[in-house]
Amino acid sequence: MSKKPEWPIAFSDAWSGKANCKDCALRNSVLFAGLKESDFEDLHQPVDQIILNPGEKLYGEGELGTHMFTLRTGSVKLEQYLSDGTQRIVRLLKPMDVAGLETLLNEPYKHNAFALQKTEICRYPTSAVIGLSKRNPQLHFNLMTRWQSALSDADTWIIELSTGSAKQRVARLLIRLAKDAKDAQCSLFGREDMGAMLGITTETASRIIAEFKRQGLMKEAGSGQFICDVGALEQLVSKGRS
Amino acid sequence: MSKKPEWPIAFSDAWSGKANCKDCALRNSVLFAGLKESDFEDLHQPVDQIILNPGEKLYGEGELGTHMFTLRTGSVKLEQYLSDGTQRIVRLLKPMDVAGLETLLNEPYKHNAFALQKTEICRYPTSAVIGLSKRNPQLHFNLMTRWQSALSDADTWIIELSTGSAKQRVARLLIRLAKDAKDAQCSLFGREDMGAMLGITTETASRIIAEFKRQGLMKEAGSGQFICDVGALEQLVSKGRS
DNA sequence: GGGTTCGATTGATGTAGCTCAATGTACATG
DNA sequence: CATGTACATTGAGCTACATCAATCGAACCC
Repeated sequence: MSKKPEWPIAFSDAWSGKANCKDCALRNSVLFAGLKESDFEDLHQPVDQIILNPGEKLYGEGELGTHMFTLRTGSVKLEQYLSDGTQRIVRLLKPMDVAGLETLLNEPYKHNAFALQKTEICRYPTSAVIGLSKRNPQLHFNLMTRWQSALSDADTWIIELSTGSAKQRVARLLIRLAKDAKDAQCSLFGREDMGAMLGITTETASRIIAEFKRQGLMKEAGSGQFICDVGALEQLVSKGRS
Repeated sequence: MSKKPEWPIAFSDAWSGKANCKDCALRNSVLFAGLKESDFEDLHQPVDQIILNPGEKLYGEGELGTHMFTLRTGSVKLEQYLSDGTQRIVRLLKPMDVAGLETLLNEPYKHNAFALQKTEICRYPTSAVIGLSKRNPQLHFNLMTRWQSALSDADTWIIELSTGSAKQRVARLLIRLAKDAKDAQCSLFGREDMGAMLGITTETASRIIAEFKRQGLMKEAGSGQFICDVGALEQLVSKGRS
């Protein structure tokens, strides 16, 4: 995937003094790609690293936030509530994704953000990004790219995870997860979260997953990991119209 | 809604030579808000006005576009296809909304865009916007605002129009339409489009609309216009949990 | 060990919404 | 006027999914 074998200049070891920052996701992140080391002088001072355990909250809907986030590992769900109390997960953040773009506009966070797994996150002040962007047209472009990417994810969520039969939706979710991971190996969510992602009940989610397992479309691979038969799942998805 | 009683300096009559441009939606548009008349010298030369009739295409998914659009009147649907041929409408553009932001990133259009009604649209080259933005930080901010707004619309689409029973979804769609229009008077779509928006079949959409009419939740107001009882509809929506 | 808790699974039943199909209605065309 | 076309409406039957509820399993604690 990585077309560039090496990065010209990136975060130095000075970066917040942590050794693992050499491998920090930010380094490859679209958000800060193409910036020079000197550009970071404003930024790398106030960067924190956060580690969230499954179920812990990153931020809440309506909070006036002053920080943006980039995921290094793990995953985070963004959920929104409806006036009648029902909720729905509207997006899933994976490593490299950015959260909190809305703070650039001085708007409160639009979602409740919770970690689904053990998740490492870099946190940096929005003001620093704004400052950086004043002198770096490149960062403007990168920001727009992130926004477009979020928008594209949202569209995908609508057509893939909110359309068709429950079985198709579950299959599309598994395909999506398997394709992100290597070896088609992915870790699953609780059935409740799965239901909230797909707009179905937890029972239906459970039944379908159980059925997939029986049919051999997915196999347990220890410690909550699963290996999915992407080919068979794709066939199942398209079987909606046949 | 409009806090500003008058606009300091805006598009002059010179604007593309068309009289009605004095009332052009662009003038109030968030995209170009706060820019000075002189800022437009790059822009107002190449602006076109397009008028689309219902069903006519604005642009197609995958096309490499060089233009962006702002709706002045009418409405436009953005639809996307799934690999198995099923399609879904993922957003609805109303006056003031901007389409084609993706061209700023040199990406092809992400949707098929069709007019749903008679629709007036201003079209301007993406290159002009990029040029303008080089000298106007304000425009950067405005662009981000438009992106955030699209994202927010997408989220709303997921939770309001892709969640809950078919009846709730139709009701939420009507509420949304009625709230945008004055007097809660709005024009309806074909049942097929309605189904594609809500992820339900045309028959179900038809049955529910017919039922709403019988129950007096909406009344015909001539020439395809309807008046909706927003209060009753909202009650119906929240009755999901009672 | 026995008990508790939390989530996954499974069962039984009702129903909402899909499917297939017919009919009705408005508008254009000869 | 008759005819065609496109779309809305309505019906009948069937399936998928929600709902309510029980059971099961693993992790944890005393």
